[in-house]
Amino acid sequence: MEKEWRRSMPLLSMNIVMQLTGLTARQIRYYEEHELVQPARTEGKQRMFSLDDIDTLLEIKDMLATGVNIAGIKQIFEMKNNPALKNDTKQVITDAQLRAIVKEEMQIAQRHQRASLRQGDLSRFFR
Amino acid sequence: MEKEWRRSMPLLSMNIVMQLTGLTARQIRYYEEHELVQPARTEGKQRMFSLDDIDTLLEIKDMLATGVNIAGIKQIFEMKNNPALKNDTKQVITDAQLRAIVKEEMQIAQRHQRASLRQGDLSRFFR
DNA sequence: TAGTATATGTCATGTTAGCTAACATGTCAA
DNA sequence: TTGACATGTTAGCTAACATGACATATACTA
Repeated sequence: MEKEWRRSMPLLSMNIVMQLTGLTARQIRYYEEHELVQPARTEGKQRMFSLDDIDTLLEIKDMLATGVNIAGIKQIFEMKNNPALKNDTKQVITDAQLRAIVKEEMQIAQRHQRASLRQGDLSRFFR
Repeated sequence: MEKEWRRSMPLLSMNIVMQLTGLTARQIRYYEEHELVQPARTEGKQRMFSLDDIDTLLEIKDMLATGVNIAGIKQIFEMKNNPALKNDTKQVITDAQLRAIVKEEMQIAQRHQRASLRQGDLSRFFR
């Protein structure tokens, strides 16, 4: 689509980007250093930013203001690009272990809290 | 499913959870304070953890070790629960503005870099 | 009922992330 | 060729994050 490549075209100089984002050059370089943005470069090594870069920078600014740190932002960006990476809560406890734990705990429970368990009252565990 | 409610049943005391996760009580309470875990409570206000809670705690431990801070972890957890929240890069620059910027920049480019543009050589902008 | 475990709250602390300042050097449009 | 603008680098500041440590009170267990 036409709009797409427009947004990804590196047109903007540091100068302008600073104004558009309210960030200092040093900050922007810092974010690049930590691989949160990858602006293009001219032959003379000067950064040229796309509009997508601007959006990214504003997102960074936003999340930092929220209290998320660079490492967190990086993680989040990775998740956005690869939603599969949603690292579904690795189960550190196997089902076998689980059965054992449950069994054991239930026994302890029976030994100690016979009354309340007999009543079938587990509601106290929830709120 | 049977396994499911087993994993979400609050069976484990602080004591055990500390051993299972290698976290201190202080740490676990801190994470709860910041709403990263919500263990159940007994009538007497004592925390009772489910196996799901354990997984969560281990995830937290993991991400902290990676350098992600609490705020970041919170964000990430929210994204997992509501993938729609994937906050698709809000476009701060409208298409109208975009057209204007592109137009202007292109004019400047033509004025200044007539030669290279005539050659249709934009490759220097990419790496 | 005694004794251990947990709760909550407050004060204290080290570490370090994110940033600013400053420099010398290099780029680039006119 | 010149002056404004960018570059990478170094050094240092500051605020806050994540824990530790302690005190007191309440909850469980035997």
